[in-house]
Amino acid sequence: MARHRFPDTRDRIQRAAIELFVEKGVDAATVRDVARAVGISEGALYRHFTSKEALVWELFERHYVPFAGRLEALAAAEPTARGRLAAMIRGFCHAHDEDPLLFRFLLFVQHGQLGRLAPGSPTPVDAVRAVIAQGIASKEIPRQDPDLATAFVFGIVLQPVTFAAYGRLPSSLTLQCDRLVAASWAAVTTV
Amino acid sequence: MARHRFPDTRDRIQRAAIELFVEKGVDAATVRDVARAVGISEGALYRHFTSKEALVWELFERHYVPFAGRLEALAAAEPTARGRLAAMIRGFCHAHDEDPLLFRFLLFVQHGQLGRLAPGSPTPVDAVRAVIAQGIASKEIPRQDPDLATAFVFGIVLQPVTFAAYGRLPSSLTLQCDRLVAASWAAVTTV
Amino acid sequence: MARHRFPDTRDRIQRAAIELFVEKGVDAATVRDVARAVGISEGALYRHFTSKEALVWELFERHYVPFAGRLEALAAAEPTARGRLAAMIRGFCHAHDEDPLLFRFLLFVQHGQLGRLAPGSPTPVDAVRAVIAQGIASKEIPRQDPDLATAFVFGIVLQPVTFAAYGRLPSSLTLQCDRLVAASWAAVTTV
Amino acid sequence: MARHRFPDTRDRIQRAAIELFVEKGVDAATVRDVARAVGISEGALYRHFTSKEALVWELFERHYVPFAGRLEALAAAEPTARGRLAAMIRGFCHAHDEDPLLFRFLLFVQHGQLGRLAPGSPTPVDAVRAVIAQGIASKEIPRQDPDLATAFVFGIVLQPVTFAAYGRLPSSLTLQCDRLVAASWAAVTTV
DNA sequence: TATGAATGAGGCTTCATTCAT
DNA sequence: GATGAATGAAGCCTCATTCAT
Repeated sequence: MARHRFPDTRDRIQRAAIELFVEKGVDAATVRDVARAVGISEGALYRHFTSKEALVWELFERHYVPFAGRLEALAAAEPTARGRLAAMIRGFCHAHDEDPLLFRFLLFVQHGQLGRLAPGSPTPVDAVRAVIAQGIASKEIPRQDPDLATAFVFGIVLQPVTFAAYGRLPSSLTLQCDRLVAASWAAVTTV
Repeated sequence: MARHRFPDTRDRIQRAAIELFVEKGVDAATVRDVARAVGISEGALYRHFTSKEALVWELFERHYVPFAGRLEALAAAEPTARGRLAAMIRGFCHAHDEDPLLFRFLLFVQHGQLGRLAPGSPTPVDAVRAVIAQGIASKEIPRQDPDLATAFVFGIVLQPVTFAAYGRLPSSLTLQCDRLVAASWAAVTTV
Repeated sequence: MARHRFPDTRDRIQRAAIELFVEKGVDAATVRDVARAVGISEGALYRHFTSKEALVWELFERHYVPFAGRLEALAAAEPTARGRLAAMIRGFCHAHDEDPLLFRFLLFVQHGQLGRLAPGSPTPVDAVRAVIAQGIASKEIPRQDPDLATAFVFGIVLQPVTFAAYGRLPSSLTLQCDRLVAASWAAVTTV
Repeated sequence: MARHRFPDTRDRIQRAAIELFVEKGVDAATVRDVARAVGISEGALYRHFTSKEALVWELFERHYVPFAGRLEALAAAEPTARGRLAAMIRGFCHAHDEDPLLFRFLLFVQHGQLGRLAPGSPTPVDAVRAVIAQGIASKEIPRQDPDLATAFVFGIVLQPVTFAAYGRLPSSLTLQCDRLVAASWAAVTTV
């Protein structure tokens, strides 16, 4: 077997890992599964990642905080609370459609990783919550518990992803983005 | 979800299993963990359940379909689509508050079990979806993809549970039930 | 204390471990080696010891400090420094001949374990050193570095064990005990 | 034991290996450790040594027999048994102080290597034993088992090295050389 | 019956060694 | 010569499950 044909082994490991972690769960996906999917030996994997845990963590850390940053940037460009929320939801939709497996890994599979983020690291939840809290302060959104409102937005955006994973909905979020925005805004402003 | 006053070993196993499955995940919780939590030997556990998988399955099967039935019954007693939806959401909230761990086990941890239900078994998703489809048919709810609308309701109800699990929200759903109803209705009727 | 059905498995593991650790070294002796020598599976070993390291440690800890205590007791019964030293050396010889493998495990193989003893735990080295220091104080032994003198005694007692292990000397220390005493005393009093 | 040349890679590998073998043991020190300590790749190491075992062996073989020869030469220059023994012990002390790590590697870490020496190769043990046997023959030393006497000398010389490694004694043997000679002679002549 | 020792498969990881570049 | 990714065997350990007592 040719050995140096793929100089991007590290990336291929990460890609295979994402797929397997999403498909079977982090615990159930074994290092052997990943290695086999990549076409290398188990041992070879450890030249690229010091442990399975480190692989999970790097996968998470490498994408999660930047994603939060992207959401914040999208929001920052908008003048109104509704515009900001819409921009963020659009950000979610694009991120999902661009790489649904990665999206699901980051938003659903990452259980244990959240606690390992550096304290104060921005998260997508924080990003949305900040926009909502700001909207409440500016009276664009009625007074309410901003955490609950944030939960509504997340639920409205993420539950369709779950349904899509089960085949109950088509897998494009972007196509339904306007609807997600409208529903979120309605949920958040109806009190 | 009701329990006997003097739970026998079998029930105590199930209770301990729910707690551990929710806390650590089904894969990470070991048979030994469960046995220890119950205070029996590992071997003794196998007189009550033929396998760990069977334990998971029975836990799921014993509660999931009945819960769907209860939701349907709650809905059936209401004359309007909005009333039916509200009744179901109230059903969710009560189920959650009565036994949050069981609720989370059924709704979040049950990964592989869904596919094992007898085809045609009613599920909570089906129950909600039926009410929404009916509401669309009766024009109480605007025309739209009923699956997407169902996703909204589930997202609005379940995401606060997740937030509660992370300490972002108080753990009572019942207290916020009206708000969940209002948000759901708004999301579903705003198109 | 629970009654074990095979109360000797634990002991048989320890015995086999001592033999293998002495024969091949702790690193080179594998858990599989030990399990095979006992006639059980590798996994079974872990019901009795939580790890290989714990097995090594328990083996060491269970015998090392008590051995030091025994030496101290032997010394305490003697009125003169020479008598005390002789009694201790006799203690070494008996301990060796009673269980040469255990003796070699404790005195030669225990590398990493010494540092794990509770601070202040008496060791055979301390026991001998105390007797020598006392003898110096009472002028029964000439003034000198007590650590160096202790090294002499240990060298004179332990090196024959090493030679015996290589077949250069017969394996009974007891038979040569008087000679070891005489040589030690000569080494310690000649300055 | 010192090489007074600019060390080439091969020498640097050997030096690093000695340090690591003594510090962690031959088994626990990995090829990777050695390569990293030298600042070369693992693969490069195999240009200089065909295997880890060969590295250990060469390290041992290159120094052990010559050291024995040096001891013999030192002894040969002396007219009396006591002088010969003293010269050899001085030889030990100098060798130790010149390169304590190498000394410890040769005398303590070489476990399996002894058996691989060509049959009849002179060893330090043989050298000392020969002097003692000769001394017994010439009646300078009382009749006794020459192997046991050899063990005494080795014990008296080597045990302080072990104590030094544990910090119980200062690391210079030379400073205590006279004392080692006196103690050895006393041990060997007291019967 | 209940216990807990034992099993055997399999998980994660390390490591000496090889080989394409 | 050097590099470092890759290999494959082994090492330690866990776990669902079985079984003798």
